[in-house]
Amino acid sequence: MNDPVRLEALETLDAIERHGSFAAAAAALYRVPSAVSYTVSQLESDLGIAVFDRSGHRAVLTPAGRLLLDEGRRILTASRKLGAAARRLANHWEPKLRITLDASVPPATIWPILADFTREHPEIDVRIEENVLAGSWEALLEHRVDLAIGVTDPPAHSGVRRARYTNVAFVFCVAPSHPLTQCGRTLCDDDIRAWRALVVADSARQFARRDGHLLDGQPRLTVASMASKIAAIRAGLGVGYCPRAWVDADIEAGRLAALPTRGASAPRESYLLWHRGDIGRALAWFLDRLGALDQLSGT
Amino acid sequence: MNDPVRLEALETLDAIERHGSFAAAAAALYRVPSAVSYTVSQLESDLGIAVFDRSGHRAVLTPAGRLLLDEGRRILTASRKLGAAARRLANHWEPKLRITLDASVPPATIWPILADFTREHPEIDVRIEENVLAGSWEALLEHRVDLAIGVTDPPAHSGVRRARYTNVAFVFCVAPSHPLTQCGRTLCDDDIRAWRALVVADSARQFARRDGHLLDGQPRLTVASMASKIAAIRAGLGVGYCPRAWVDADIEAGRLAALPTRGASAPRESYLLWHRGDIGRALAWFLDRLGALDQLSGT
DNA sequence: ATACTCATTCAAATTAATTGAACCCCAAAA
DNA sequence: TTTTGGGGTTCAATTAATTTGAATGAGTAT
Repeated sequence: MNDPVRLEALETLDAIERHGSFAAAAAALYRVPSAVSYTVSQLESDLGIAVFDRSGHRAVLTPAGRLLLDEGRRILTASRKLGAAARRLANHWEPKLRITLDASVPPATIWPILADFTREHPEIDVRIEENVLAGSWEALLEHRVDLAIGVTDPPAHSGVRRARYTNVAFVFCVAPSHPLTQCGRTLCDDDIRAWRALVVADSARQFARRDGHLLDGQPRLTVASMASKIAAIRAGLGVGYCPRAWVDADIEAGRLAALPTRGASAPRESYLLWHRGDIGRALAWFLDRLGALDQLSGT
Repeated sequence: MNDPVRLEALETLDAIERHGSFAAAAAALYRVPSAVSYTVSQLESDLGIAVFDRSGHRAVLTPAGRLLLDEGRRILTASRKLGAAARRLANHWEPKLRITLDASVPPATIWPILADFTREHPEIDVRIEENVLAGSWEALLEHRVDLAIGVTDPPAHSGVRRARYTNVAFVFCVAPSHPLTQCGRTLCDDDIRAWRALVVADSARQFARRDGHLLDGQPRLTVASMASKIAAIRAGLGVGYCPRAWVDADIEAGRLAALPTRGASAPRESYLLWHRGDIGRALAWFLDRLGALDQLSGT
């Protein structure tokens, strides 16, 4: 392909448009007017086209010149940002950080942390995705994310480091108007089996999918996210175990009823997971705020 | 902001990665190895970071260097494309052409023309949108498109040029199973009024919306496109006038029935519309293929 | 050990950018 | 009409930047 347009020429074009004349642009660039003339006519001979129409008193951009200016400004800012991003990366600040939240983590719990981070580091892109069960683990192993938050029962893997995040208690939820609320005693499996179970689909693509709390022979309604599951239970479409942190407010407000069950499991530990090896400062920042670094120093 | 990364440096980085070593890159760039060394170390001192790790035998990219290379390649191709696009624009070839099809034009009618154009000019972006009634006119006046195809009854406007495109005949269509097919005589307004009229919503945002063939007091079903209208008539949801070119195949195949009506209007002329003033070659190409240029030379 | 490739350094040569003075053009002011 | 002044260009001279070539050291196959 042909030679790329020179950035010096694009900067000169930008200065001319911004300051209104070759002379003013020269002053702004700490150059002499003839230097600006030289740069522009060099651009024109490189491209073999007219960038300015000099027929009138003042030079005015041709349509092609306008295109060069408009698109050139994008290229200029990209080039400047690239330099800055490379400098930050050399200082171990990643240009972007990808995080997955397991379904056990209500997204709102990390919003304050996220707000702090974006305030301190507005130039670092943060991407949050939500995954279910093996989906988080798979996203990490396939390097689609740099940090997984709230994974329960992660397999051991030599390339993955972990730190305790929190305990996830599951409570059995039904709609307040549901017949089970009239039962009046601790529910056994047979009580529950009669009602449709809401389950969140495992978002793993490749790996063996894992099932959550499931009772055999129970009819299912599978949804894509914990938020949908809870909404469906509230609407009376079924019943199911939900992480306490997701449903506390709904139970408090009477929009959901929590019932005691015999099969309720003990709270499960959930983990932060990230790749062993060089840890960027953005990842370290999050690990610190999420309480992981304290554990590591002690281990 | 800081200085942009130099394109010469990005080209050198690209050549080094592509050919595997400083020496090979130098050969590919028709330079001497020390010149490559010079360019790289200048980039490093500009940014104040290490782009290559020289601890081993061969220089290897640092993470920051990899970022510069990957993003830099995008910038390089953008800069090359910009130069080429400016050259084409100077030769009156627009970088992109935006066309609106009025609902009276079956999109398939211009596919062969579009195929020819994209084959001849793969580098020119073509964007097709579809509009209804005043929507096409509005899109042209607001400079959201460069060419409007198939507009019926365009208002006079000094800034807009026009050429005859085709005649649009409207035929009254119903589903083959519809009771009106049993009528056996030319339908009058009263026959039609009893059935739901399918109408395509005018896509104009600002301008006064225009109604198509409408009989007062008739129940309506308004859809967003001519394709939806015909599908709905086929499904027996209602009745309505449709451009002949849209429904010929359906009538032939027995999926639609065309009935004679007393209120049927004469074929209406439809037009090509574009802005007066400089006409790019891409626009001229389409005007030529659509038969507009012959008319202009004669006028 | 030997030969070879890779990359760097530095002074010299070459090439490119910048300056300053002279000049023309046009528009507004005198 | 004649100034006046800003805008832009040209060109030779100067300055800055890039490129070269030769010398050097470091690592790797043979």
